Amino acid sequence: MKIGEFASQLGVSTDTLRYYEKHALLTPSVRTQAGYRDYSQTDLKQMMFILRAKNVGFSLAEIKELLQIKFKKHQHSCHEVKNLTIQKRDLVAGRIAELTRFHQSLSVLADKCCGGQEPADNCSILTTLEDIDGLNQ
Amino acid sequence: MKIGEFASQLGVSTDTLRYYEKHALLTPSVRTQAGYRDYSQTDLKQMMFILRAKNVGFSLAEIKELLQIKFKKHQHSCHEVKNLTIQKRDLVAGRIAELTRFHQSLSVLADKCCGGQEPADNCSILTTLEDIDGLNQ
DNA sequence: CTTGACCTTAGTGTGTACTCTAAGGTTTAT
DNA sequence: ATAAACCTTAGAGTACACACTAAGGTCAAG
Repeated sequence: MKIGEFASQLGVSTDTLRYYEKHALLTPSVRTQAGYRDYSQTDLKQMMFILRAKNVGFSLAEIKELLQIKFKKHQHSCHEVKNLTIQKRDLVAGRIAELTRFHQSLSVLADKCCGGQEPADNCSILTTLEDIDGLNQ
Repeated sequence: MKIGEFASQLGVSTDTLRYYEKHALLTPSVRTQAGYRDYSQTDLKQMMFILRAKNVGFSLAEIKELLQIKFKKHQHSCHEVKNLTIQKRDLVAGRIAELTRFHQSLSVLADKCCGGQEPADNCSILTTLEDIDGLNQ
């Protein structure tokens, strides 16, 4: 399968596929005589692995690690894989916590403000950001 | 106040201050004869506004908008300010939702895996990512 | 045999928020 | 007078995941 067909089957761009190849995530097994990339069913499976891993939040660097484990499963333990997963989950949890604080603060600000058409001279959002911190602590 | 002292009072780097100046977030009112930046109390207040806005999740671009409103409050309405705040809050909410899906999927994966020292040949995390999607839909 | 749709590479641009470097000028203390 | 500690600028580098461009080669249809 040439890169264009492969890309459209997977719903990604050809740029993305070349990018993944450059970053050693997916290198098609074969090239045609003309130098065209020729993707196989195995490549399709690997690309689907990559896309699923992306869907659960892994970065490309992390997916690369997962692939290296997948290629030599017997040289790696379940422990290692679970660790990667849990580390990522905790990192995501941290980011959620941060964003939740943002969301809370923004809600407080928004609720304070009337939102009317009058000039912003006394806007509570601006004055809260100007004055001593009433948002944190 | 020279940039070094100003920076350490605020807990930011001098690089950050020069970066903010370049991006029109804070331009110190005065330069000394030697060309050194000379920060005033007004600059301090503005920088604290910026840091508070950052603390509630606004990006530098959004803070720049807020500052422009703040400088000419009577030319802008509460509505405008509240809109910015609510837009940001909704954007944050969307990102939280996405990360929450990631967290959920990662938890499911982690819970499936024994995490033991045995080789990863049958690791449920890897097989789940390989096989037809059991995570979404 | 030519047109159009595909493919190739290498390299640059995007957005975010800085951080670091090089090469040099200024100030302060000793 | 000189060393240390500060300051200046312009520009490059970082991370992430691509998107886009230029300049050219290949292939199938009409």
